[in-house]
Amino acid sequence: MVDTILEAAAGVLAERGYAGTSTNLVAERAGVSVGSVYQYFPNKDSLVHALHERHAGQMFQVIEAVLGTGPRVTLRGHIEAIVRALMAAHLVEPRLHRVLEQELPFFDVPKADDSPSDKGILVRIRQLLELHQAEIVPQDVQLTAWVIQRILESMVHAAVLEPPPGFSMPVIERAIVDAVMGYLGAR
Amino acid sequence: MVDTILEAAAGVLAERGYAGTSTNLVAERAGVSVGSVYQYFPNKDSLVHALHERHAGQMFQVIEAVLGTGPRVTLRGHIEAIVRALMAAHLVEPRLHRVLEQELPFFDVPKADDSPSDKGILVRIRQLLELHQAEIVPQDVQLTAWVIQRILESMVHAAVLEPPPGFSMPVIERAIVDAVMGYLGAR
Amino acid sequence: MVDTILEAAAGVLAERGYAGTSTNLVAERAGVSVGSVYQYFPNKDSLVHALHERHAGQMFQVIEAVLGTGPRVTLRGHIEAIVRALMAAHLVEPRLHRVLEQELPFFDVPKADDSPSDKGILVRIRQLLELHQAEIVPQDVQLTAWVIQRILESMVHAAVLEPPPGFSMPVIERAIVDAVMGYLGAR
Amino acid sequence: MVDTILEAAAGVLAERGYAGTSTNLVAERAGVSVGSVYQYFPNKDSLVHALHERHAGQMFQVIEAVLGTGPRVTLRGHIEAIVRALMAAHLVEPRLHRVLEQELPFFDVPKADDSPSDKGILVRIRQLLELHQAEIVPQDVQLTAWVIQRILESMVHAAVLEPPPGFSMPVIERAIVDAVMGYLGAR
DNA sequence: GATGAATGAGCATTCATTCAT
DNA sequence: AATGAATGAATGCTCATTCAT
Repeated sequence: MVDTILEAAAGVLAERGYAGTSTNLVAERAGVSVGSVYQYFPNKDSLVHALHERHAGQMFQVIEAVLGTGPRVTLRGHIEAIVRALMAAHLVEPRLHRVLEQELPFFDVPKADDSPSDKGILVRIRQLLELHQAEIVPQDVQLTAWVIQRILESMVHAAVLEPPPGFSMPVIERAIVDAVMGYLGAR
Repeated sequence: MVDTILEAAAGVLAERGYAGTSTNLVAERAGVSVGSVYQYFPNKDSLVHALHERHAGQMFQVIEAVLGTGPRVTLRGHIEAIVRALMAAHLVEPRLHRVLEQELPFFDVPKADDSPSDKGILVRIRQLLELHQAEIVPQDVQLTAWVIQRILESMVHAAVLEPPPGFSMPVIERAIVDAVMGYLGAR
Repeated sequence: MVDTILEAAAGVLAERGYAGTSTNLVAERAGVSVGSVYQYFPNKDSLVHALHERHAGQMFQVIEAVLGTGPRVTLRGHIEAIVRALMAAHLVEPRLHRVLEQELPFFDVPKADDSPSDKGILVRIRQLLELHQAEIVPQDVQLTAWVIQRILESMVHAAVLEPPPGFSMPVIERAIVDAVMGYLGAR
Repeated sequence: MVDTILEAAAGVLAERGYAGTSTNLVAERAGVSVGSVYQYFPNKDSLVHALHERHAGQMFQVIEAVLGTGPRVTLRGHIEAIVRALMAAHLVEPRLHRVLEQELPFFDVPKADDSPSDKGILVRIRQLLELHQAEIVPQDVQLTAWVIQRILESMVHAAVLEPPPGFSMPVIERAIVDAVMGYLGAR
């Protein structure tokens, strides 16, 4: 039931935007009654929030998966894989992601568990940077990770939602990787 | 009159966010009647769009002014000046900018195409790149300008609205310049 | 417009009680739109409150009129006139009064003006008692007025809404007067 | 079970008023499911009516107890005992009584006819009056009992819920007794 | 009997927009 | 042009009630 509602909400949100999404519409789309929506979500915003959490979790797992692939030795290889994975994930339902991510950045930590694997994307990037600290120019890992996070987020979104006309995705992808690597001074 | 209304709208928008802004409230704040608002703006969204346009225009002028300063020889010098000017411009009314840049696209279903001012900025950046083409690595000026515009926009906004804790503005500013220059391979 | 709405509200309230009264219904009954109701009354309760004020004002005027009649010399004569007037006023729209008065007592002071004539019913009763202090047994005018207020209010309501079976109004009226006079020890 | 539910309903009603009381809340407070509430009470109103009935029953028993005490010879002694007992009973849970006696009829469109307990009280008062018929002035016992019941009810409620400022309970109690005795002409 | 998830009619309230003055 | 009272569709949300388990 929760899933049915979330799926319906995702659809309505993608099609009509936040303002155009009403709880009654979501319920109708889900084939349940409004009351059932409110049984599981205290208000409209919590619905969107849940969708958001779900997406943030997915993005986190995408990055986890990429970084866990093991012997992908070079830094550039890692960055390439991350960018490719993020792009792929965002191309699935771009409309929904636009709505979702323009409210809150997708880098939000999904949960604050104690499990060491749940520290969020920012931590993962920092770990990656520390692993390759010898190869990169900026010395403050904290600040550098913040910058990279911004670059990745804004460019992946822009690439999916309003790509510069006349360039193929692989070319754009490469430009994003270049931007990150250029900043790291590790071209 | 148009200006009075826009000013009022800017105030209300900054104070109460998009959802909290009503045409009646704007009219009251402007000291005119709702009818007068509708005399000049066909609907609520056109009001907000006008504000957005105004902001984009201001940013364009800021860049124009910087690039027109003449004998600022180095590329890094230009970039530094642009970043500094953008930061300064955004620090003036951060609350309004937050609404304009974070909330507006969220509530505004049909994604407004790039405004003329945005296009203008893109052109200016391209011109700057062409002027210094010898010093930079990426060869496609069009794509490079697009990337740089993304980086500038997202990082300036992030710096103003949610700066990484523990870093001073000059440090952050420098990081943004480094990111751009790094991408250009012209560190 | 305000009056149209109040009239409609009075009708709906009398027919369906407080819980059964909806702002939309009132608007429909008044032949205006809900929006217009909210133009003049900030919320549902304020509607009921306004009706209440109106009624309290009417009751106050009824009493004013009676006591101002001048040379009605005896205390009993005054009390009789008051009871008769209150009964008459309540027999007009008993259903509405029931709803109105079971929420707040009808003795509420209508307004707290500076005008000496606007001190409320309680004050009027006290004045009457002071005028005839020689004839009555209870000595504390304040407390006595409070008791009489209670007796009048509860018995007039009861007489109109659930009269004891088998007794005519004049008989009941007389019983109320007897109760008041008996308490005053001035039978 | 029925009692658990009624107890929970009394608590919720006292704390949150009629409008703030929902069957789900009562069920939760009682530690049972809504379904179980509906097993014993066909609807929300029947719950509140049951509570009302219970209260009326308690008042009846209070009066029974007082009048059954036997050799309390004088009429005034009986009235005093009744008033004192009623006051004591109402001081126990004034908030619940306020809801039951002020809010309930306001929300409850069809005026419930006098409950059997109310009738019982009326009968008891009549018996008392008949016992002392020689001492009292009003001759119609039926009407006189009705008047006294009104006076007792309204004044005890008023004394508990909105006592006149500056008077102690014993003084107020005495005033109530005086009112009843005065009406009976047996001061 | 007991449960509680599901229902959905209904409600108070908002606000962009219109149009007679 | 300017006004602002009037509009009414639409929204988020509640809660008494049902019924399959």
